[in-house]
Amino acid sequence: MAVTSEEIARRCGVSRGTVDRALHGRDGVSRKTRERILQAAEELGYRPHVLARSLVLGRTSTIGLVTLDLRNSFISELVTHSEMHARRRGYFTYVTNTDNEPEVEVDCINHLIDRRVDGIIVQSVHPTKDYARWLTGLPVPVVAIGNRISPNVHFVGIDDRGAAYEATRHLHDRGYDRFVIVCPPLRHLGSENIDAQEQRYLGFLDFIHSRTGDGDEPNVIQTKNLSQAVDIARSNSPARTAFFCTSDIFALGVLDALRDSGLRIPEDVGVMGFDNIDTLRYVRPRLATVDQEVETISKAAIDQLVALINKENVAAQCECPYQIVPGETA
Amino acid sequence: MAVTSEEIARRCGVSRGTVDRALHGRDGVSRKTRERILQAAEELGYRPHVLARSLVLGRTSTIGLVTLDLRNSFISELVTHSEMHARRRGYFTYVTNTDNEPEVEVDCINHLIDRRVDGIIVQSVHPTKDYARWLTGLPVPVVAIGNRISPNVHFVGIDDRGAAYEATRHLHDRGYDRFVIVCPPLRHLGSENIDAQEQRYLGFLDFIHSRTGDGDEPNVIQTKNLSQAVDIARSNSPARTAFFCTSDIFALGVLDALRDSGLRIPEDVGVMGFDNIDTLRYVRPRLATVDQEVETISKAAIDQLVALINKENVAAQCECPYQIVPGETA
DNA sequence: GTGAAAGCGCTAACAC
DNA sequence: GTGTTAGCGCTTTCAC
Repeated sequence: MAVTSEEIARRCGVSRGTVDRALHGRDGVSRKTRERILQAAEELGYRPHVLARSLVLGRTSTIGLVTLDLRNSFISELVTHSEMHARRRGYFTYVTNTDNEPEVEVDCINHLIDRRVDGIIVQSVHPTKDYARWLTGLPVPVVAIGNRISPNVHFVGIDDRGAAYEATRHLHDRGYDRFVIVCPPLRHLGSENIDAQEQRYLGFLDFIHSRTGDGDEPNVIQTKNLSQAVDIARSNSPARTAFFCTSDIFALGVLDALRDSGLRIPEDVGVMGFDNIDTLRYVRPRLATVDQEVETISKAAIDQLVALINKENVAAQCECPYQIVPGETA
Repeated sequence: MAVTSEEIARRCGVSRGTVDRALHGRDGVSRKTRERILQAAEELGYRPHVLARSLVLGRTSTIGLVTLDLRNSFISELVTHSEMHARRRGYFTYVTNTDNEPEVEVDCINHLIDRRVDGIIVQSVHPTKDYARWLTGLPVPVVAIGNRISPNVHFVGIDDRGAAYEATRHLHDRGYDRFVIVCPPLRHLGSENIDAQEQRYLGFLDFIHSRTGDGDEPNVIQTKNLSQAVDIARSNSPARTAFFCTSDIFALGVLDALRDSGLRIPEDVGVMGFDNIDTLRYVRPRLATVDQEVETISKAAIDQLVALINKENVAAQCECPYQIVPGETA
């Protein structure tokens, strides 16, 4: 079995209390015994029993990370940076994966609470209002990233709406004269919290309306029907159509659909993504996109959560910078 | 504070022992009191204190996963499937990330041990012999994936050498007559355990030697110098050169280097990757590669680890199937 | 300076 | 059937 503080105490002929003081550098122990104890601990390869300590301290120095899908490279980058930064702040992270399932999300959070994490960062897909109440009722602080959950739940991310507005304007500046948005089914249609997606939709609309006046029906392609892109672009020819996609993944799908259409990119058709995922490095033509500073977001989320854990006051919402990244597709 | 079993006991006018029995469906409780207890637990929203339970049971029903780099999509798929399967087997997973740093790897494993995981799956980059001894000396079972560590450490993966042999043969069958391997610095040069990479190198060599006799110096491009690919291919023209890359990532780099070279793929130059990462879905021309059945590997690793945790006998090495995937590049 | 003792919340062995 | 008790390994308070 593993070495306990008890054993060190026995070996040094002192009590466990003294061992504890020595190990934690608290005073109330003579220089000599302290050194004897530290040496014994070293020799025996003592490692404190974290579970036992947590049981008495009521904290674990761990943070739970609830993600939608690690296979999305934007998310895995987020996780990687979060973990690195958490380590720096003295926290160990537990990463979990919900696979975009609201029930699994609740499951993961419960698991993390059961493991007594000190705080949770969640990328939520959970749609209901009650959910926000449940979250704020948890015994540990929660920070949402990506999707806003409610004004009461702390959030770190970007101004998705503003970014989408600027992205669409970028397309306009590039001389496209018809705009189509490619996005998943939105909240009123679906069962998931896809607030970020929705904000991007609204930002797109903002720009469209700023040009043509209110009330225009926007051109929308659902992500299930990417092949429509070709017909839509053709029907507009010789004018130029631009597709604003609310995620790089969708944009890659659109590029794929256009590939054998005979339509030229960016001459006939423009395409813009969102997120600037790592995969784009390997895709040609280079996709225009919106970069979220994943490192900044990760760091901000961890810092905010740690502050909450320490019961410091922090702003409820934290918006990080983003950047329009022109490419060969727009 | 959270509800304890003590509180349920008080509320039901019984002892904690009885509550425990009822909660765990063990007998020694009358039907009536059991129901009363379960109901109270339900009403109070009782959740057992996992840490306290683990402290006494000596197990946590958790598995630690030590990965090299979540941003590699092969790895994130591995993690995703492992987590799903572990959940099915009743285990919670802790995912950690070493960023390819041997010291961080040790750090992660120590953290997991401290958290009292019941077993560890590790994708190792640690090179030294002592390391295997350290691993096998840990208080919990360890299963290596991807890189073999030593014959004493359980392993799940594929026959990298055989797969590389077949991949090279595939290139040969496609009519290429000069073969170049693209790989990272190998063990004798480097400080990391990249056994899988090395096996692939050997498999490549096996094929080369089987054709031309022993002792030929193989053509090697280090992953730092991918741009050499163009010169090498040109110098061989009009004969046809094929690049066998020990990872899809490298292959994508080669494609990139070749892109503006004027060399035609696959007519003048062939390229083959390894791993069949998800990213390939979005890359054109479609990369020929070797598919590792990531789901099979994940499942096998979890099953093997769980078996070890339960002290069942299992084979030390488990080789999963792989498949040559022809593409537009070879 | 150091030791003794209580307690974190749970489980398990043994009484009754 | 049910209660009591000891103990997992640690921290902390209070004596001495």
